[in-house]
Amino acid sequence: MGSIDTARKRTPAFDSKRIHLLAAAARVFSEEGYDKASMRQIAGEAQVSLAGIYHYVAGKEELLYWIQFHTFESLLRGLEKSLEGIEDPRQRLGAAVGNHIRHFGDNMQELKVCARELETLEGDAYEDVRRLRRSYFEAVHNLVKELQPQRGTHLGSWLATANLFGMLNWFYQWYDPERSRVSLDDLAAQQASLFLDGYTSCNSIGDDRGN
Amino acid sequence: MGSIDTARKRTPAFDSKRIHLLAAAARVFSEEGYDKASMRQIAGEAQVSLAGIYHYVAGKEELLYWIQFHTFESLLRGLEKSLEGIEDPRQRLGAAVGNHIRHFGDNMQELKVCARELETLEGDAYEDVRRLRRSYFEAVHNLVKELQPQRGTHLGSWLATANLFGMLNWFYQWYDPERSRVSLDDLAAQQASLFLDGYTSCNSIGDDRGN
DNA sequence: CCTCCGATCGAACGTTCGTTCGAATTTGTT
DNA sequence: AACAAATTCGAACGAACGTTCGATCGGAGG
Repeated sequence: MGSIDTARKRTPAFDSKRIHLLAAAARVFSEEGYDKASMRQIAGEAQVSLAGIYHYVAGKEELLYWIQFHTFESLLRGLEKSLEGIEDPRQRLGAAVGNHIRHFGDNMQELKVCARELETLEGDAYEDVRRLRRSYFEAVHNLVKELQPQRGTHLGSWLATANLFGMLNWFYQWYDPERSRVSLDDLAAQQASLFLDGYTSCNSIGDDRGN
Repeated sequence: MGSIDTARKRTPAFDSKRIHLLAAAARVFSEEGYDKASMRQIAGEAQVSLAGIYHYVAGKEELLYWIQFHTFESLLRGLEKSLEGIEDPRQRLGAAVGNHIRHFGDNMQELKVCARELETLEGDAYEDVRRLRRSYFEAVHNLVKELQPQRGTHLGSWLATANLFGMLNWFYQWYDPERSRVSLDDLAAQQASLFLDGYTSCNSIGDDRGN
């Protein structure tokens, strides 16, 4: 179904080294951008020869494909888990934001690559990731709809969700884990509060600068 | 002062053709991304030979530099004009959002290039644009501070401003002028309302899908 | 008419890119 | 120990990149 062959060599050692390679590629992609990043840089980061990369993936595009595929799958799985047992619509949306920010903290480079290179892949690989991405968007969109089950219009909730993703996907542009004195949980709570109630009635945090 | 020579040839015809070239470059950059875009594509888009480009700019980096410089300067000038005569802090912030979105509508490719290629330039050219960008951010940040002159903390207003820019800078990812049945003014009003009062009490728009 | 100078371009340069290939090396199994 | 398969890598390929250079064009001033 997918555009890229997924079931080939299947020893645990092979998979493990491929994951290691994908992590190295994510670091280089997030630092340089996909187009500027070179396979030679990735080989250096992964401590493998240039030609050695092609034993684990078919090419540069497939590196990006797997990074994005795994990341969006993990976001979706985490979202479902985060919503378990929570009924209140406001808390459910807060859990979704918390899940996204937690993933960001654990896989910063991968999330950055997903946000920045949304339109980089082409053909079937693009459609594959796009399907996953749409599922994630729709899942969050449904949570937004639940906030105003009767009053809200479809367009209104759709626009609000798009802007929520704007906040989430722009995160990597200003968040610096080295400098921030605010925990990711607090930042997620602030973002959820800003989206739900606006800045005017938004709970603020301590007084240290984040950046 | 700037890193790039600005006062050279100065006939009106020369300046006009350079502006035409910069517009063509912005179209190609916004479509392909800076790194993937080639000088040959830009030459084709501008209807000039490849070598002809170098009569108007020193190289590829300078194309991006001028695009970003002019765009941020225009954003800043427009912001000052938009605030004239407006006293109410909420209306002032709404005017700032409106100014940004209006600029987006008038110079879609340039705004996209500014949002996407924020970390592309290097050295003095990067610092030049960064200064302008900081000025724009601080101007909006001050408007946000005015919303809660006594209660808000510096960090709280800074984080809110960063998230506001997330909404604004992510705009190009989902807004499609061909499909949208909502005017840019309405979208700007919705974004300002979302930031000020949150989704719960956010005024919604009509019922047509934007995308 | 001739001269000069900005404007324009075809052709080429050196570099870097993603990818390939065949040989060498390591690993796992009898 | 001996063989097969998996893994690794140096070297090279063709293509595309940004940039340069010298020649040509075209209009304004003497």
